[in-house]
Amino acid sequence: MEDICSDIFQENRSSIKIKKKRIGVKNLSNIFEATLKLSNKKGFKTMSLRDLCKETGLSMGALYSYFKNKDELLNIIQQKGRLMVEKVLRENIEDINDSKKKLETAIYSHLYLSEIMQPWFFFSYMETRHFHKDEHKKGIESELYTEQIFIDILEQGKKENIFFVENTVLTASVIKAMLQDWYLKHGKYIRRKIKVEEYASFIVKLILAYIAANPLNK
Amino acid sequence: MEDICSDIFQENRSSIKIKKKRIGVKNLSNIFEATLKLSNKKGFKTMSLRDLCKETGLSMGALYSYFKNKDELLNIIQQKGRLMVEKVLRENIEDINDSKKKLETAIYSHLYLSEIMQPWFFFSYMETRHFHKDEHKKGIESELYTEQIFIDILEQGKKENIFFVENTVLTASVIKAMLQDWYLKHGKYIRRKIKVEEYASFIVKLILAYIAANPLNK
DNA sequence: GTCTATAGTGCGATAGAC
DNA sequence: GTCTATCGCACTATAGAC
Repeated sequence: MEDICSDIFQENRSSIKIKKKRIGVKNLSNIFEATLKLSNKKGFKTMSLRDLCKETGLSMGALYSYFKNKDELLNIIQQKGRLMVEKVLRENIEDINDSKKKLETAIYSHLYLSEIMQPWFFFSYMETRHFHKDEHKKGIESELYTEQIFIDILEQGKKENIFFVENTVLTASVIKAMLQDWYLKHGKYIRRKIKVEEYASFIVKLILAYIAANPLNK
Repeated sequence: MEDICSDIFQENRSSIKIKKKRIGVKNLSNIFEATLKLSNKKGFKTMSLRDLCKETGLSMGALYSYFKNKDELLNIIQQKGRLMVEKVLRENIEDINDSKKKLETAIYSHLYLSEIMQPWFFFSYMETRHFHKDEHKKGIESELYTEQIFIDILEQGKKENIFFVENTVLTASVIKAMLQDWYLKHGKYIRRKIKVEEYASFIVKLILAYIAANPLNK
Protein backbone atom coordinates (compact mmCIF):
# COMPACT_ATOMS: atom_id res chain seq x y z
CA MET A 1 0.00 0.00 0.00
CA GLU A 2 2.82 2.39 0.98
CA ASP A 3 4.67 1.48 -2.24
CA ILE A 4 1.64 1.99 -4.44
CA CYS A 5 0.86 5.37 -2.91
CA SER A 6 4.48 6.41 -3.30
CA ASP A 7 4.30 5.55 -7.01
CA ILE A 8 1.05 7.43 -7.43
CA PHE A 9 2.51 10.43 -5.68
CA GLN A 10 5.48 10.51 -8.06
CA GLU A 11 3.40 10.02 -11.20
CA ASN A 12 0.73 12.57 -10.38
CA ARG A 13 3.11 15.19 -8.97
CA SER A 14 1.82 17.68 -11.53
CA SER A 15 -1.79 17.61 -10.36
CA ILE A 16 -0.98 17.12 -6.66
CA LYS A 17 -0.30 20.43 -4.97
CA ILE A 18 1.64 18.90 -2.08
CA LYS A 19 5.41 19.20 -2.08
CA LYS A 20 6.55 17.18 0.93
CA LYS A 21 6.64 13.50 0.05
CA ARG A 22 6.06 12.10 3.53
CA ILE A 23 2.87 14.08 4.09
CA GLY A 24 1.66 13.52 0.53
CA VAL A 25 2.04 9.75 0.59
CA LYS A 26 0.48 9.43 4.04
CA ASN A 27 -2.57 11.48 3.09
CA LEU A 28 -2.98 9.80 -0.30
CA SER A 29 -3.02 6.41 1.40
CA ASN A 30 -5.56 7.74 3.87
CA ILE A 31 -7.75 9.15 1.07
CA PHE A 32 -7.70 5.95 -1.01
CA GLU A 33 -8.56 3.73 1.90
CA ALA A 34 -11.41 6.00 2.93
CA THR A 35 -12.71 6.29 -0.63
CA LEU A 36 -12.84 2.51 -1.08
CA LYS A 37 -14.48 2.05 2.30
CA LEU A 38 -17.18 4.65 1.74
CA SER A 39 -17.76 3.80 -1.94
CA ASN A 40 -18.17 0.13 -1.18
CA LYS A 41 -20.78 1.01 1.42
CA LYS A 42 -22.83 3.56 -0.51
CA GLY A 43 -21.42 3.82 -4.04
CA PHE A 44 -18.85 6.27 -5.37
CA LYS A 45 -21.34 8.78 -6.74
CA THR A 46 -23.39 8.73 -3.56
CA MET A 47 -20.32 9.23 -1.38
CA SER A 48 -20.04 12.98 -0.91
CA LEU A 49 -16.74 14.76 -0.42
CA ARG A 50 -18.09 15.81 2.96
CA ASP A 51 -18.32 12.11 3.86
CA LEU A 52 -14.73 11.78 2.72
CA CYS A 53 -13.72 14.77 4.89
CA LYS A 54 -15.19 13.09 7.98
CA GLU A 55 -13.59 9.72 7.20
CA THR A 56 -10.12 11.11 6.44
CA GLY A 57 -10.13 13.93 8.99
CA LEU A 58 -9.16 16.37 6.21
CA SER A 59 -11.05 19.45 5.09
CA MET A 60 -12.58 20.13 1.66
CA GLY A 61 -9.72 22.40 0.72
CA ALA A 62 -7.12 19.83 1.73
CA LEU A 63 -8.78 17.09 -0.31
CA TYR A 64 -8.70 19.25 -3.41
CA SER A 65 -4.93 19.53 -3.04
CA TYR A 66 -4.66 15.84 -3.91
CA PHE A 67 -6.98 15.69 -6.95
CA LYS A 68 -8.51 18.33 -9.15
CA ASN A 69 -12.02 16.85 -9.00
CA LYS A 70 -13.94 13.81 -7.84
CA ASP A 71 -13.60 12.03 -11.17
CA GLU A 72 -9.83 12.32 -11.13
CA LEU A 73 -9.74 10.69 -7.70
CA LEU A 74 -11.55 7.74 -9.23
CA ASN A 75 -9.23 7.57 -12.23
CA ILE A 76 -6.12 7.47 -10.06
CA ILE A 77 -7.52 4.63 -7.97
CA GLN A 78 -8.51 2.64 -11.04
CA GLN A 79 -5.33 3.17 -12.99
CA LYS A 80 -3.14 2.03 -10.12
CA GLY A 81 -5.26 -1.00 -9.21
CA ARG A 82 -5.30 -2.28 -12.77
CA LEU A 83 -1.53 -1.98 -13.19
CA MET A 84 -1.00 -3.86 -9.94
CA VAL A 85 -3.31 -6.74 -10.90
CA GLU A 86 -1.94 -7.20 -14.40
CA LYS A 87 1.64 -7.06 -13.18
CA VAL A 88 1.19 -9.63 -10.42
CA LEU A 89 -0.78 -12.08 -12.58
CA ARG A 90 1.67 -11.86 -15.46
CA GLU A 91 4.75 -12.31 -13.25
CA ASN A 92 3.24 -15.26 -11.42
CA ILE A 93 2.46 -17.36 -14.49
CA GLU A 94 4.89 -16.32 -17.23
CA ASP A 95 7.63 -18.79 -16.33
CA ILE A 96 5.38 -21.81 -15.95
CA ASN A 97 5.23 -24.20 -18.90
CA ASP A 98 3.11 -27.03 -17.57
CA SER A 99 -0.52 -26.25 -18.50
CA LYS A 100 -2.09 -27.79 -15.44
CA LYS A 101 0.37 -26.10 -13.10
CA LYS A 102 -0.18 -22.82 -14.95
CA LEU A 103 -3.95 -23.04 -14.59
CA GLU A 104 -3.65 -23.79 -10.90
CA THR A 105 -1.23 -20.92 -10.36
CA ALA A 106 -3.42 -18.45 -12.24
CA ILE A 107 -6.43 -19.40 -10.12
CA TYR A 108 -4.49 -19.23 -6.85
CA SER A 109 -2.78 -15.93 -7.79
CA HIS A 110 -6.05 -14.26 -8.70
CA LEU A 111 -7.75 -15.40 -5.52
CA TYR A 112 -4.87 -14.46 -3.21
CA LEU A 113 -4.52 -11.08 -4.88
CA SER A 114 -8.24 -10.34 -4.61
CA GLU A 115 -8.04 -11.42 -0.98
CA ILE A 116 -5.38 -8.80 -0.24
CA MET A 117 -6.94 -6.11 -2.42
CA GLN A 118 -10.58 -7.07 -1.81
CA PRO A 119 -11.89 -3.50 -1.39
CA TRP A 120 -10.33 -2.44 -4.68
CA PHE A 121 -11.65 -5.48 -6.61
CA PHE A 122 -15.13 -4.96 -5.23
CA PHE A 123 -15.00 -1.25 -6.02
CA SER A 124 -13.80 -1.85 -9.54
CA TYR A 125 -16.46 -4.46 -10.32
CA MET A 126 -19.32 -2.42 -8.91
CA GLU A 127 -18.35 0.99 -10.24
CA THR A 128 -17.06 0.23 -13.74
CA ARG A 129 -20.46 0.68 -15.33
CA HIS A 130 -20.74 4.17 -13.85
CA PHE A 131 -17.46 5.39 -15.31
CA HIS A 132 -17.31 7.80 -18.22
CA LYS A 133 -16.35 6.63 -21.67
CA ASP A 134 -12.59 6.08 -21.40
CA GLU A 135 -12.44 4.62 -17.90
CA HIS A 136 -15.46 2.46 -18.65
CA LYS A 137 -13.70 1.00 -21.67
CA LYS A 138 -10.51 0.36 -19.70
CA GLY A 139 -12.49 -1.41 -16.98
CA ILE A 140 -14.05 -3.81 -19.45
CA GLU A 141 -10.72 -4.39 -21.21
CA SER A 142 -9.12 -5.24 -17.88
CA GLU A 143 -11.80 -7.82 -17.19
CA LEU A 144 -11.31 -9.33 -20.65
CA TYR A 145 -7.53 -9.32 -20.12
CA THR A 146 -7.69 -11.68 -17.15
CA GLU A 147 -10.30 -13.78 -18.91
CA GLN A 148 -7.95 -14.08 -21.88
CA ILE A 149 -5.22 -15.41 -19.60
CA PHE A 150 -7.47 -18.34 -18.78
CA ILE A 151 -8.52 -18.85 -22.40
CA ASP A 152 -4.85 -19.03 -23.42
CA ILE A 153 -3.98 -21.56 -20.72
CA LEU A 154 -6.96 -23.73 -21.65
CA GLU A 155 -6.06 -23.57 -25.35
CA GLN A 156 -2.47 -24.53 -24.57
CA GLY A 157 -3.59 -27.52 -22.51
CA LYS A 158 -6.00 -28.52 -25.25
CA LYS A 159 -3.24 -28.52 -27.87
CA GLU A 160 -1.07 -30.63 -25.61
CA ASN A 161 -3.93 -33.12 -25.12
CA ILE A 162 -3.86 -32.52 -21.38
CA PHE A 163 -7.17 -30.69 -21.18
CA PHE A 164 -10.32 -31.90 -22.88
CA VAL A 165 -12.51 -28.85 -23.17
CA GLU A 166 -15.09 -28.16 -25.85
CA ASN A 167 -15.58 -24.46 -25.35
CA THR A 168 -12.55 -22.68 -23.90
CA VAL A 169 -14.22 -19.25 -23.92
CA LEU A 170 -17.22 -20.44 -21.96
CA THR A 171 -14.99 -22.35 -19.55
CA ALA A 172 -12.83 -19.28 -18.95
CA SER A 173 -15.99 -17.20 -18.40
CA VAL A 174 -17.22 -19.36 -15.57
CA ILE A 175 -13.76 -19.61 -14.01
CA LYS A 176 -13.77 -15.80 -13.95
CA ALA A 177 -17.28 -15.78 -12.48
CA MET A 178 -16.18 -18.06 -9.63
CA LEU A 179 -13.05 -16.01 -8.96
CA GLN A 180 -15.16 -12.86 -8.83
CA ASP A 181 -17.63 -14.40 -6.40
CA TRP A 182 -14.81 -14.60 -3.89
CA TYR A 183 -14.41 -10.85 -3.60
CA LEU A 184 -18.00 -9.89 -4.40
CA LYS A 185 -19.44 -11.97 -1.56
CA HIS A 186 -16.40 -11.79 0.68
CA GLY A 187 -18.53 -11.23 3.77
CA LYS A 188 -20.51 -14.40 3.14
CA TYR A 189 -17.39 -16.54 2.89
CA ILE A 190 -15.90 -15.01 6.04
CA ARG A 191 -19.14 -15.64 7.94
CA ARG A 192 -19.01 -19.27 6.83
CA LYS A 193 -15.35 -19.50 7.85
CA ILE A 194 -14.27 -20.55 4.37
CA LYS A 195 -10.62 -19.62 3.86
CA VAL A 196 -9.16 -18.54 0.54
CA GLU A 197 -7.00 -21.69 0.39
CA GLU A 198 -10.06 -23.90 0.68
CA TYR A 199 -11.93 -21.92 -1.95
CA ALA A 200 -8.97 -22.00 -4.34
CA SER A 201 -8.44 -25.72 -3.97
CA PHE A 202 -12.17 -26.30 -4.52
CA ILE A 203 -12.26 -24.26 -7.75
CA VAL A 204 -9.21 -26.09 -9.11
CA LYS A 205 -10.73 -29.50 -8.34
CA LEU A 206 -14.07 -28.53 -9.89
CA ILE A 207 -12.51 -27.28 -13.10
CA LEU A 208 -10.05 -30.15 -13.41
CA ALA A 209 -12.86 -32.68 -12.93
CA TYR A 210 -14.43 -31.22 -16.05
CA ILE A 211 -11.42 -30.63 -18.30
CA ALA A 212 -8.91 -33.24 -17.17
CA ALA A 213 -11.18 -36.22 -17.76
CA ASN A 214 -10.46 -37.65 -21.19
CA PRO A 215 -13.84 -38.52 -22.71
CA LEU A 216 -12.18 -41.27 -24.76
CA ASN A 217 -11.44 -43.16 -21.57
CA LYS A 218 -15.09 -43.31 -20.62
CA MET B 1 -45.35 -7.95 -17.06
CA GLU B 2 -48.99 -6.90 -17.48
CA ASP B 3 -50.01 -9.50 -14.88
CA ILE B 4 -47.37 -8.42 -12.39
CA CYS B 5 -48.29 -4.74 -12.72
CA SER B 6 -51.96 -5.61 -12.34
CA ASP B 7 -51.16 -7.42 -9.07
CA ILE B 8 -49.05 -4.53 -7.83
CA PHE B 9 -51.81 -2.10 -8.66
CA GLN B 10 -54.33 -4.11 -6.61
CA GLU B 11 -52.02 -4.60 -3.64
CA ASN B 12 -50.82 -1.01 -3.40
CA ARG B 13 -54.21 0.57 -4.08
CA SER B 14 -53.96 2.43 -0.79
CA SER B 15 -50.80 4.34 -1.67
CA ILE B 16 -51.58 4.73 -5.37
CA LYS B 17 -53.81 7.73 -5.98
CA ILE B 18 -55.07 6.48 -9.35
CA LYS B 19 -58.58 5.04 -9.50
CA LYS B 20 -58.90 3.78 -13.07
CA LYS B 21 -57.28 0.39 -13.40
CA ARG B 22 -56.41 0.56 -17.11
CA ILE B 23 -54.46 3.82 -16.77
CA GLY B 24 -52.87 2.78 -13.49
CA VAL B 25 -51.53 -0.52 -14.76
CA LYS B 26 -50.25 0.99 -18.00
CA ASN B 27 -48.36 3.77 -16.22
CA LEU B 28 -47.01 1.48 -13.51
CA SER B 29 -45.59 -0.80 -16.16
CA ASN B 30 -44.07 2.22 -17.88
CA ILE B 31 -42.55 3.49 -14.62
CA PHE B 32 -41.03 0.12 -13.64
CA GLU B 33 -39.48 -0.45 -17.02
CA ALA B 34 -38.01 3.06 -17.06
CA THR B 35 -36.73 2.75 -13.48
CA LEU B 36 -34.91 -0.51 -14.22
CA LYS B 37 -33.48 0.90 -17.43
CA LEU B 38 -32.17 4.10 -15.86
CA SER B 39 -31.02 2.48 -12.61
CA ASN B 40 -29.10 -0.21 -14.44
CA LYS B 41 -27.34 2.50 -16.40
CA LYS B 42 -26.49 4.94 -13.61
CA GLY B 43 -27.64 3.43 -10.31
CA PHE B 44 -30.92 3.93 -8.49
CA LYS B 45 -29.73 6.72 -6.22
CA THR B 46 -28.09 8.58 -9.08
CA MET B 47 -31.22 8.33 -11.21
CA SER B 48 -33.15 11.50 -10.47
CA LEU B 49 -36.92 11.67 -10.62
CA ARG B 50 -36.46 14.24 -13.35
CA ASP B 51 -34.64 11.57 -15.39
CA LEU B 52 -37.60 9.31 -14.75
CA CYS B 53 -39.99 12.03 -15.95
CA LYS B 54 -38.15 12.27 -19.27
CA GLU B 55 -37.99 8.50 -19.73
CA THR B 56 -41.65 7.87 -18.88
CA GLY B 57 -43.08 11.03 -20.40
CA LEU B 58 -44.84 11.74 -17.11
CA SER B 59 -44.48 14.83 -14.91
CA MET B 60 -43.18 14.97 -11.35
CA GLY B 61 -46.71 15.35 -10.01
CA ALA B 62 -47.92 12.37 -12.01
CA LEU B 63 -45.08 10.14 -10.77
CA TYR B 64 -45.95 10.96 -7.18
CA SER B 65 -49.46 9.62 -7.77
CA TYR B 66 -47.94 6.14 -8.12
CA PHE B 67 -45.64 6.11 -5.08
CA LYS B 68 -45.30 8.28 -2.00
CA ASN B 69 -41.51 8.65 -2.28
CA LYS B 70 -38.52 7.32 -4.18
CA ASP B 71 -37.77 4.62 -1.63
CA GLU B 72 -41.27 3.22 -1.89
CA LEU B 73 -40.85 2.90 -5.65
CA LEU B 74 -37.81 0.74 -4.98
CA ASN B 75 -39.60 -1.36 -2.38
CA ILE B 76 -42.51 -2.13 -4.70
CA ILE B 77 -40.16 -3.25 -7.46
CA GLN B 78 -38.14 -5.45 -5.12
CA GLN B 79 -41.10 -7.01 -3.34
CA LYS B 80 -42.77 -8.06 -6.57
CA GLY B 81 -39.61 -9.37 -8.23
CA ARG B 82 -38.74 -11.53 -5.26
CA LEU B 83 -42.22 -13.07 -5.05
CA MET B 84 -42.10 -13.86 -8.75
CA VAL B 85 -38.70 -15.57 -8.58
CA GLU B 86 -39.44 -17.65 -5.51
CA LYS B 87 -42.83 -18.73 -6.88
CA VAL B 88 -41.49 -19.83 -10.28
CA LEU B 89 -38.50 -21.71 -8.86
CA ARG B 90 -40.58 -23.51 -6.26
CA GLU B 91 -43.31 -24.52 -8.71
CA ASN B 92 -40.81 -25.78 -11.26
CA ILE B 93 -38.96 -28.16 -8.98
CA GLU B 94 -41.38 -29.21 -6.22
CA ASP B 95 -42.83 -32.22 -8.06
CA ILE B 96 -39.52 -33.65 -9.21
CA ASN B 97 -38.10 -36.53 -7.16
CA ASP B 98 -35.05 -37.55 -9.17
CA SER B 99 -32.07 -35.59 -7.78
CA LYS B 100 -30.22 -35.24 -11.05
CA LYS B 101 -33.35 -34.16 -12.90
CA LYS B 102 -34.16 -31.76 -10.06
CA LEU B 103 -30.71 -30.15 -10.20
CA GLU B 104 -30.93 -29.75 -13.95
CA THR B 105 -34.39 -28.22 -13.74
CA ALA B 106 -33.37 -25.80 -11.00
CA ILE B 107 -30.42 -24.59 -13.09
CA TYR B 108 -32.47 -24.28 -16.27
CA SER B 109 -35.36 -22.55 -14.46
CA HIS B 110 -33.11 -20.00 -12.82
CA LEU B 111 -31.33 -19.20 -16.07
CA TYR B 112 -34.49 -18.95 -18.17
CA LEU B 113 -36.16 -16.78 -15.53
CA SER B 114 -33.18 -14.46 -15.28
CA GLU B 115 -33.15 -14.30 -19.07
CA ILE B 116 -36.74 -13.01 -19.14
CA MET B 117 -36.34 -10.75 -16.11
CA GLN B 118 -32.71 -9.78 -16.71
CA PRO B 119 -33.14 -6.08 -15.89
CA TRP B 120 -34.75 -6.90 -12.56
CA PHE B 121 -32.10 -9.49 -11.59
CA PHE B 122 -29.30 -7.09 -12.46
CA PHE B 123 -30.99 -4.28 -10.56
CA SER B 124 -31.55 -6.43 -7.52
CA TYR B 125 -27.95 -7.69 -7.41
CA MET B 126 -26.39 -4.28 -7.88
CA GLU B 127 -28.67 -2.26 -5.61
CA THR B 128 -29.21 -4.57 -2.64
CA ARG B 129 -26.23 -3.22 -0.74
CA HIS B 130 -27.62 0.32 -1.00
CA PHE B 131 -31.00 -0.56 0.52
CA HIS B 132 -31.97 0.49 4.00
CA LYS B 133 -32.06 -2.02 6.83
CA ASP B 134 -35.21 -4.02 6.12
CA GLU B 135 -34.97 -4.22 2.34
CA HIS B 136 -31.26 -4.96 2.59
CA LYS B 137 -31.99 -7.90 4.86
CA LYS B 138 -34.71 -9.22 2.55
CA GLY B 139 -32.36 -8.98 -0.43
CA ILE B 140 -29.73 -11.10 1.25
CA GLU B 141 -32.32 -13.59 2.48
CA SER B 142 -33.64 -13.95 -1.04
CA GLU B 143 -30.15 -14.74 -2.31
CA LEU B 144 -29.67 -17.32 0.44
CA TYR B 145 -33.10 -18.79 -0.33
CA THR B 146 -32.14 -19.77 -3.88
CA GLU B 147 -28.76 -20.95 -2.70
CA GLN B 148 -30.49 -23.17 -0.16
CA ILE B 149 -32.54 -24.76 -2.93
CA PHE B 150 -29.30 -25.99 -4.47
CA ILE B 151 -27.87 -27.10 -1.13
CA ASP B 152 -31.01 -29.18 -0.51
CA ILE B 153 -30.87 -30.83 -3.93
CA LEU B 154 -27.19 -31.65 -3.51
CA GLU B 155 -27.78 -33.08 -0.02
CA GLN B 156 -30.63 -35.22 -1.33
CA GLY B 157 -28.47 -36.60 -4.15
CA LYS B 158 -25.67 -37.27 -1.68
CA LYS B 159 -27.96 -39.29 0.59
CA GLU B 160 -29.13 -41.31 -2.40
CA ASN B 161 -25.53 -41.99 -3.44
CA ILE B 162 -26.14 -40.31 -6.79
CA PHE B 163 -23.98 -37.25 -6.13
CA PHE B 164 -20.49 -37.45 -4.68
CA VAL B 165 -19.85 -34.02 -3.28
CA GLU B 166 -17.63 -33.15 -0.32
CA ASN B 167 -18.86 -29.66 0.42
CA THR B 168 -22.47 -29.03 -0.63
CA VAL B 169 -22.47 -25.43 0.62
CA LEU B 170 -19.41 -24.49 -1.40
CA THR B 171 -20.75 -26.32 -4.46
CA ALA B 172 -24.07 -24.50 -4.20
CA SER B 173 -22.20 -21.19 -3.82
CA VAL B 174 -20.35 -21.56 -7.09
CA ILE B 175 -23.47 -22.80 -8.90
CA LYS B 176 -25.12 -19.59 -7.76
CA ALA B 177 -22.11 -17.55 -8.88
CA MET B 178 -22.30 -19.04 -12.37
CA LEU B 179 -26.05 -18.48 -12.60
CA GLN B 180 -25.55 -14.87 -11.58
CA ASP B 181 -22.85 -14.30 -14.17
CA TRP B 182 -25.48 -14.94 -16.83
CA TYR B 183 -27.51 -11.86 -15.93
CA LEU B 184 -24.65 -9.73 -14.60
CA LYS B 185 -22.66 -9.95 -17.84
CA HIS B 186 -25.64 -10.42 -20.13
CA GLY B 187 -24.21 -8.03 -22.73
CA LYS B 188 -20.99 -10.04 -22.99
CA TYR B 189 -22.83 -13.29 -23.65
CA ILE B 190 -25.09 -11.67 -26.25
CA ARG B 191 -22.04 -10.18 -28.01
CA ARG B 192 -20.47 -13.64 -28.11
CA LYS B 193 -23.73 -15.10 -29.44
CA ILE B 194 -23.98 -17.56 -26.56
CA LYS B 195 -27.62 -18.55 -26.05
CA VAL B 196 -29.15 -19.31 -22.68
CA GLU B 197 -29.71 -22.97 -23.69
CA GLU B 198 -26.01 -23.40 -24.44
CA TYR B 199 -24.99 -21.75 -21.18
CA ALA B 200 -27.45 -23.86 -19.17
CA SER B 201 -26.31 -27.10 -20.74
CA PHE B 202 -22.67 -26.12 -20.11
CA ILE B 203 -23.23 -25.40 -16.41
CA VAL B 204 -25.07 -28.69 -15.95
CA LYS B 205 -22.26 -30.65 -17.64
CA LEU B 206 -19.58 -28.87 -15.60
CA ILE B 207 -21.29 -29.51 -12.28
CA LEU B 208 -22.21 -33.11 -13.09
CA ALA B 209 -18.63 -33.83 -14.13
CA TYR B 210 -17.63 -32.90 -10.59
CA ILE B 211 -20.41 -34.46 -8.51
CA ALA B 212 -21.60 -37.40 -10.60
CA ALA B 213 -18.20 -39.11 -10.80
CA ASN B 214 -17.95 -41.70 -8.10
CA PRO B 215 -14.41 -41.44 -6.70
CA LEU B 216 -14.52 -45.12 -5.76
CA ASN B 217 -14.63 -46.03 -9.43
CA LYS B 218 -11.39 -44.25 -10.15
C1' DG C 1 -0.50 22.97 3.67
C1' DT C 2 -4.83 23.35 5.54
C1' DC C 3 -8.69 25.84 6.93
C1' DT C 4 -13.61 28.23 6.58
C1' DA C 5 -17.07 30.42 3.88
C1' DT C 6 -19.77 30.58 0.00
C1' DA C 7 -21.23 30.59 -4.99
C1' DG C 8 -23.78 27.98 -8.08
C1' DT C 9 -26.27 23.76 -9.31
C1' DG C 10 -29.59 20.16 -9.02
C1' DC C 11 -32.08 17.27 -6.01
C1' DG C 12 -36.78 15.27 -3.66
C1' DA C 13 -41.03 16.64 -2.53
C1' DT C 14 -45.39 19.47 -2.46
C1' DA C 15 -49.15 22.85 -3.49
C1' DG C 16 -52.43 24.39 -6.40
C1' DA C 17 -53.98 25.31 -11.32
C1' DC C 18 -56.31 22.94 -14.97
C1' DG D 1 -55.29 12.48 -13.51
C1' DT D 2 -51.72 15.34 -14.81
C1' DC D 3 -49.37 19.60 -15.04
C1' DT D 4 -46.18 23.69 -13.65
C1' DA D 5 -43.98 26.35 -10.18
C1' DT D 6 -41.50 26.55 -6.24
C1' DC D 7 -39.39 25.44 -1.55
C1' DG D 8 -35.64 23.92 1.29
C1' DC D 9 -31.67 21.26 1.33
C1' DA D 10 -27.20 18.98 0.04
C1' DC D 11 -23.97 18.75 -3.23
C1' DT D 12 -19.22 20.02 -5.92
C1' DA D 13 -15.95 23.24 -6.45
C1' DT D 14 -13.46 27.51 -5.48
C1' DA D 15 -11.54 31.77 -3.25
C1' DG D 16 -9.12 33.78 0.23
C1' DA D 17 -7.70 33.77 5.31
C1' DC D 18 -4.21 31.85 8.35
